[in-house]
Amino acid sequence: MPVELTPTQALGLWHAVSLELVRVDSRDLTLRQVAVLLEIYLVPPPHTVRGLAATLGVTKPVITRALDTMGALGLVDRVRDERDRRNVIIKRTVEGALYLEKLGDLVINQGRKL
Amino acid sequence: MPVELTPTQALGLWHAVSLELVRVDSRDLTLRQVAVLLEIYLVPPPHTVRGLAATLGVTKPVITRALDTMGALGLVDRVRDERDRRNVIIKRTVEGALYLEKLGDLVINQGRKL
DNA sequence: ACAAATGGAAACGCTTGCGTAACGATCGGC
DNA sequence: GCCGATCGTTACGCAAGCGTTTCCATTTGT
Repeated sequence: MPVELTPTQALGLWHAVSLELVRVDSRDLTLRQVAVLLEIYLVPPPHTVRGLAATLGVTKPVITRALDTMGALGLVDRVRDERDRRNVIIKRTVEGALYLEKLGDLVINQGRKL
Repeated sequence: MPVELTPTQALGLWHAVSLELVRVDSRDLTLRQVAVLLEIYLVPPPHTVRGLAATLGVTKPVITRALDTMGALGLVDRVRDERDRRNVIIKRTVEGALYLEKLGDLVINQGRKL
């Protein structure tokens, strides 16, 4: 079910949502952090540091740091994998789901205003 | 002409575009910088530091720094206002327009894939 | 003409993210 | 049972952004 956008609509949407995020959200997540968060919540688990790093095309410490920051904000959680204790499984949280729900609403509402 | 999106589409779109930006764009602009850039290119001029600061709800030095960074990247330009030499008028550049054109294409293409 | 107000930049110390390179813990092959 | 490979984290020095405050140039009001 594709979404057809004109160039003006596409940029207008990105503009409006970015603006609202800057104005409203004091958490001030980086683009990378947002990408990690969305990957975790929209793609079926399990998620590992290594997997996320490969998906985003970044190094592992970048993911570790993103998880540190977002973990402190309560947006994600980390659990050791008991089947292979080298792995860390990244878990979703209620607060993280709530954050993305708000982001979704923001995109939807700004889309309507175009 | 509104754009109607389901929650899944809205988040999926944001996810896909963020992911591509992280993977492709080495410039790594912050959310604030992107918001400034879009404001400059989508809203009719003239744009001033003070005006942008008010629109984004941030302090003036934040805008000055964003313009420093994006100016070094060639995405925007600054010119003193000759009618009131206290003001600085922010100008668009070819490179900046190109950057946003690519961003627009990215949003459009990811929208089609939903 | 001169004092107050305005616009933008610079200075300051601080926080946060970066890339690279190491490091401990754990697993797998032999 | 080891030795090499793998996973995530930590350490390090560095670059960039932050908020606050100060500063300079310019304009406005009287």
